[in-house]
Amino acid sequence: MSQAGSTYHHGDLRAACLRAARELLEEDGSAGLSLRAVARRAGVSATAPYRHYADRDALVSAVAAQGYRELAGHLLAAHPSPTTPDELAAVAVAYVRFALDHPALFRAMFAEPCDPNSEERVAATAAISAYVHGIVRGAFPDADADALSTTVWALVHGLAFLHLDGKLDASAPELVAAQVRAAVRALFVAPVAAAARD
Amino acid sequence: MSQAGSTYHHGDLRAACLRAARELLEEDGSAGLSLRAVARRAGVSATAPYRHYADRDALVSAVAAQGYRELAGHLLAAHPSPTTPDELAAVAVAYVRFALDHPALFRAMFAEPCDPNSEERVAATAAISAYVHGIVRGAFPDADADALSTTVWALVHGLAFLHLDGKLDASAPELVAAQVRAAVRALFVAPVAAAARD
DNA sequence: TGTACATCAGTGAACGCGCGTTCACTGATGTAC
DNA sequence: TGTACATCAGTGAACGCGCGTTCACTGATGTAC
Repeated sequence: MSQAGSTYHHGDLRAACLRAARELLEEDGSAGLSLRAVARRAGVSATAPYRHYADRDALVSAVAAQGYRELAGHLLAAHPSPTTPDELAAVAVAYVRFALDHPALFRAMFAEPCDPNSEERVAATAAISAYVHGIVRGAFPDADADALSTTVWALVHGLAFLHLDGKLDASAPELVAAQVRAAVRALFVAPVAAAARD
Repeated sequence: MSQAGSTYHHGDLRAACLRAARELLEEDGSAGLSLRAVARRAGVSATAPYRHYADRDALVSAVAAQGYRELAGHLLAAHPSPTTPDELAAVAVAYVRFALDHPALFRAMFAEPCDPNSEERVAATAAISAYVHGIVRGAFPDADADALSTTVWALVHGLAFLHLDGKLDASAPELVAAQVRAAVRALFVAPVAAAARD
């Protein structure tokens, strides 16, 4: 076997760095995410990570890409192919939940224009985007799926950030979930239409 | 008069620091916003800003607060008291426009939980929030204004960030505006309702 | 109006820090014969 | 099965950097008499 318990050859430093980066991100926010800190936490010299990542940006991109894949997993787990507004709301709740459970990671995923250098990151972003579009297209084949899915995504994304940034009360998970469900339903039922006609 | 053109006593270093911070933010992003850089740009020794700001955070908070006030001004300019969906959409477009015109400032305003230490910042945040709620309440007195305004805000905020982060095409202003208008209208007309009933 | 003095808003040297990155290196691994 | 050697994944010293912040200071301002 190639990965023994030896300390000199780490075995899988690439993965260990990723894990360390995730932990640092959740503990100290993005400010704490430095290559040196990652190396320290992985129990390795400051320069060892350079064997696996070209530079700091490469590490951050890898973390972000992993975040996208995890997010996609959570959405899928919430409902594999939602068709009703309620099912879609469940996926939306999972999205916001993910943001609140991993605030720094979520920020890292979306902060700063995704550098086009990282293929992995671009691919992961595109996957999420396609996934969201796919859901809406499947649920509402007659509607203008692209425009609609953008609207849904923006609504949910906005809810995620406003809760994350303390602009909306995120103290209780059930509170957040209710808020998200209400907002998504509003998009499909438009309870406002009546009032607007006054 | 107290503020002459003298170089030793700057005159209004507090405001000059704020201005310098804004410029640095727009040029280099939040990474470039350091107290030393601000001092340098204001043409003053590295420690002079400490006369006016307790520490770096205080400066950042002041910048964010100023951003909130400017944003409020832009929204008001777009329409002082929108009542129709179209008027509301115009305000939404102004919101997203502001984010795209001042990306780093907008990020600074919303990134990281607003520290409750800065009264100025808290007040500015509360003002925006109240303003949004007020608009919706005025426009739709019968609806559940709080819930609805949250939904509207989240939608617009999400659109702002997705454009900012390159997830949505922000290459042409008119494109963005159209997207925002469509999304806001969807919230009030619910073009999807029909499809959802299939 | 003129002077003494307190206050205020700057200066500049210095501190310690953690960072990203380079470099020449060395120990472990695995492969060819 | 045993050995020679290329490759690979680490080490650790060193670089230069900009940062936030402190400190004792000094020059300008404005006020009291």
